[in-house]
Amino acid sequence: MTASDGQQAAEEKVPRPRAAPADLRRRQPRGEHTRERILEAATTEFALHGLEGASIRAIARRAGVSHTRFVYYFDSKEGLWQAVALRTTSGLSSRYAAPLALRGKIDDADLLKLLWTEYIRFSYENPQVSWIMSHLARERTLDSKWRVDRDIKPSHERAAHLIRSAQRAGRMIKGDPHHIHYLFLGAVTRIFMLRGEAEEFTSIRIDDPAFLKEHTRLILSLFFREPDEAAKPARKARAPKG
Amino acid sequence: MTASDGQQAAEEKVPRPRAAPADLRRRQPRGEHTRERILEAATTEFALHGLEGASIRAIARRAGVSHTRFVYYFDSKEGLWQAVALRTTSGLSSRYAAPLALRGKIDDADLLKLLWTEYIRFSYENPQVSWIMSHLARERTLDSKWRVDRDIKPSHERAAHLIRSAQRAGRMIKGDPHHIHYLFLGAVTRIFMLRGEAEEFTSIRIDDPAFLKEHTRLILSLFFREPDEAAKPARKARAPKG
DNA sequence: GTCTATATTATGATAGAC
DNA sequence: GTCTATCATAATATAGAC
Repeated sequence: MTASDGQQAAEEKVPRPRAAPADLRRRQPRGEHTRERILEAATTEFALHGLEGASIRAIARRAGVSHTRFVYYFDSKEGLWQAVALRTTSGLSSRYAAPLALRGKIDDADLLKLLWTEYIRFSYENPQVSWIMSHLARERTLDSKWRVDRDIKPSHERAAHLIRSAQRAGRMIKGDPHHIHYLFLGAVTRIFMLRGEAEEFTSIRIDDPAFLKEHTRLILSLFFREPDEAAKPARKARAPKG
Repeated sequence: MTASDGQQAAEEKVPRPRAAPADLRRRQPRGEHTRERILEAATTEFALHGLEGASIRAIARRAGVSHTRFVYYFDSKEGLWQAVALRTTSGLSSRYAAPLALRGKIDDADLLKLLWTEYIRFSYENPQVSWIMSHLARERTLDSKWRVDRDIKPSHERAAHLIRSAQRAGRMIKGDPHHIHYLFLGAVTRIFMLRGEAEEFTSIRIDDPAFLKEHTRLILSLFFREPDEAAKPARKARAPKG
């Protein structure tokens, strides 16, 4: 998570190993600040090097604290990793809340467009997220299967369902919905994940706010095939229904 | 590289640290075999855990040799990584040779289609490649800039050039060519990189040979907009099947 | 060409002072 | 809540026997 974005609504409730009494915690807000700093630094390091590649010492150095400090807030490196993963996925989930509230009130295809637009924006604002998610997909094979599975799998199912709806409405390319979803995820995230290379090799400047707009347009145009686009004679005729 | 594929034409000429005399080497082909085994194991481990996450002990274990053996063939872990990266990229390059020989003889758009088809097949047959390439794009910031830059950057330029040609011919979606190329790379590779998750969460079976065909079809249909497709009246009005 | 020590450093985690 | 030792282990890498 960069400091530049404002998603913090659905913050995590990671099991605090040795939770201080509530009244004590209120008197010492500095702790929460440190905890947040560690979480921030850990997100960056984990994104860069994965669970195994990142070291808690490097995280501590980045956070500006002693390398033993994290034990107080997180049980272990594994606990820290889970907290980072949870913060990341719930950050995304909170972005989905507003569009999802419209479920049933608007077309499934339109809902999907909103959700995907949010996903693209989130990936744009949180460059580490794509890497975290990728590492997660591989390094999830640890002690438990925990909450991420409960988060990620349903989101895949929901996307597949909406894609199927959009296909039935003739507004989405044909193909297996899950398959299409992975194409989408890859198309969105690759350029963020390889940002350094992309900016070194090309004239693309991701910081440019115009980039997000164009990226969104391109992505949506890849997958959505709006009927009026194909035959746009007078801006009506969203016809080919028959 | 899996053992199942047959690309070995353009093998690497990695600086052999303590190269044995040629005649000696001829008498001891077992060495080359060991070297290949280490390279194979290293590719897998690096793909799984990245440069920093992978350990030479795990690589040696996988290759079935002593963990000090690699020093003989590669200077260090870094040297091994470079050899793996080089083998990977040159494996891909060798796939491009045949299509590139047709340059000038066929349309640029058709050439691009051939190259992209090769890329998809290569990613399919060499599941680790996508990860290696990704790690490479970030972890390249080490001692040198070496050959990968000389390999990857030109390939980006070539792709951009061909994309531009295809756009002029009206056969490719509009947008910045480099940008489109990254969308392509992501769309192709994501499902291979997250293969475990994909097969756990969905009914997609990547091993199924039909998958490669469908993946190729889907990807190409995303980016190429063939004129005859849009206006294909005789062909049964492939209506949006209500 | 391949192995068994072994040196050296880095890592995750703990104990305990303040 | 935060720090300074400190421990046990695992890492990369080297030396040298065969």
